[in-house]
Amino acid sequence: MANSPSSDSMIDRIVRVLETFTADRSVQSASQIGRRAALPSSTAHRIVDELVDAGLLGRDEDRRVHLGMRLWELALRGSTALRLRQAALPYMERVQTHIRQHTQLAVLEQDEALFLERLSHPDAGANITRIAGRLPLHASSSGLVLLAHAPADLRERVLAQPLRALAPETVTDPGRLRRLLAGVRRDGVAIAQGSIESVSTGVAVPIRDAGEVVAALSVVLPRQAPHTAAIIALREAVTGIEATLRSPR
Amino acid sequence: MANSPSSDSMIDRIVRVLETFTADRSVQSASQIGRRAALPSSTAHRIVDELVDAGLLGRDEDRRVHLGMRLWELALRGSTALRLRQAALPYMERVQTHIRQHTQLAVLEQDEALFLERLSHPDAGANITRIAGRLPLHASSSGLVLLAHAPADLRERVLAQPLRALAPETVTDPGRLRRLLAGVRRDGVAIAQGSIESVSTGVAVPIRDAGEVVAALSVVLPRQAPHTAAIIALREAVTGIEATLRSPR
DNA sequence: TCGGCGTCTCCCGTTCAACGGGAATGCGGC
DNA sequence: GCCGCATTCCCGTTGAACGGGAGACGCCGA
Repeated sequence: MANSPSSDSMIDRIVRVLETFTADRSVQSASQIGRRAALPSSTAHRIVDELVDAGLLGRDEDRRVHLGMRLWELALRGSTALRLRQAALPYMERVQTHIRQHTQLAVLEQDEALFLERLSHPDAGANITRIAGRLPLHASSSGLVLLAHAPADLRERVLAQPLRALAPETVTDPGRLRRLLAGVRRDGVAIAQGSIESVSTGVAVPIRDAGEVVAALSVVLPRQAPHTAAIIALREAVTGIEATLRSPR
Repeated sequence: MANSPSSDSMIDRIVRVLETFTADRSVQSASQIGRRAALPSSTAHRIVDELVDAGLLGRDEDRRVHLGMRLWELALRGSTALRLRQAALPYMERVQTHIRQHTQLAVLEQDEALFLERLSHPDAGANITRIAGRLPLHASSSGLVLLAHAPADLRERVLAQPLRALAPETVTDPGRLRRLLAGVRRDGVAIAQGSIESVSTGVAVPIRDAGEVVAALSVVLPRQAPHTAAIIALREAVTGIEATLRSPR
């Protein structure tokens, strides 16, 4: 789990420190951070102190450390992620009222699908996806949409790597995937049955900005549920989102 | 506008670079960043390059620079801001359906109100608040709630500073504010008429986690609209949010 | 065609702040 | 008391950050 300190600029170290924070490890001691980020103890304490002084990290009364609001603020204001999310949110809510399941917004980031937003209906079941979480491109409907419209070199690079199966039915054969992706481009929709969990199906469509596919909008349905209503709701939402992206605000 | 390079660690410089990105300046050249962050040109280019390599910044085809998805990801996963927002979002949506205006979630950050979330009904008018935006504590209903329940030393520090008036009716007299804040603590609600814009009124209530006030939930109404429905809707939402925060997930 | 402007890259000698090993202190818990 | 862990302090070393400056490149208007 410990990162090998392959390179070592100040910035790499800061990133390694930030990477030690996850949903289940949101509060840690400076020493823990140091161990997980592969930093010598005294160095880790110094860097953590500096980050706390800058407001990027916060400190509890018991000296334990957590991500700071200021980091959140700096990362969001002026980010394209926020712009996209703001455009999408109202339409995602509308999807949510029709399809009472999970609705998600994902973008391509470092050869994976990064989830920007998730709305979950109270009645819907569990769902792996988390905001700021990732999934492999080949194993989620959102990922398939993003991969299908990605530059060819990226697509080939991903397909050349060994593809992990998240569930028994995950498609990991490059040839079959290539045919799947062609279908996604043709139909404008990706349907992934049991790719992540056997019991559920993902349905995803692309969102375009100035012609380019910039994100994927998806819903997760129970395995046996029909797809047509979902596809219609997603297409309608995309129309609205794309109109919002085009207009100044 | 240019920041004085008061201190100058690597981290300060990075923060200064990130600070140059705002909603209206989301894409800039490396030279622009350097000027705005008060960095020598060659230094600015080097730092920007490093940040791009680390994925914290992204680069367009035309070499202009924007905030990276990876920064967004690192800032959010494991952040308490996300946890709070996730707990609040469904209840904010419910408020939104009753009070068809703006609904906002804010926290205290560095003696200002930092807005974590905003939902806006299509029919509602313009609104200053932006996600990842700030407002002074004394001049918004959310700010008054946060200030009223803040530690006494912070409250006194804020009241001792010269208080800016955002609108003609903004209350800037420390004595009057102190009395206002006592009323907020007593009533459990803050009402700010024309503090930001003459035409609107803010109504805000506190959100508690383990007894501590951690955030404020607010709506912005047209000046003449009645407050009672808003207060009821906000109180109901807070109940739900606090229950969510208490339960594991 | 030319000149000017802004951006970016490259080079290189200087320097000083980051670095981290190690020892010491403090703090529970068994 | 004793151990394990987190944190703090000290200090001599060193190499990487620093930034001034020169020059290349591209764009635009004259």
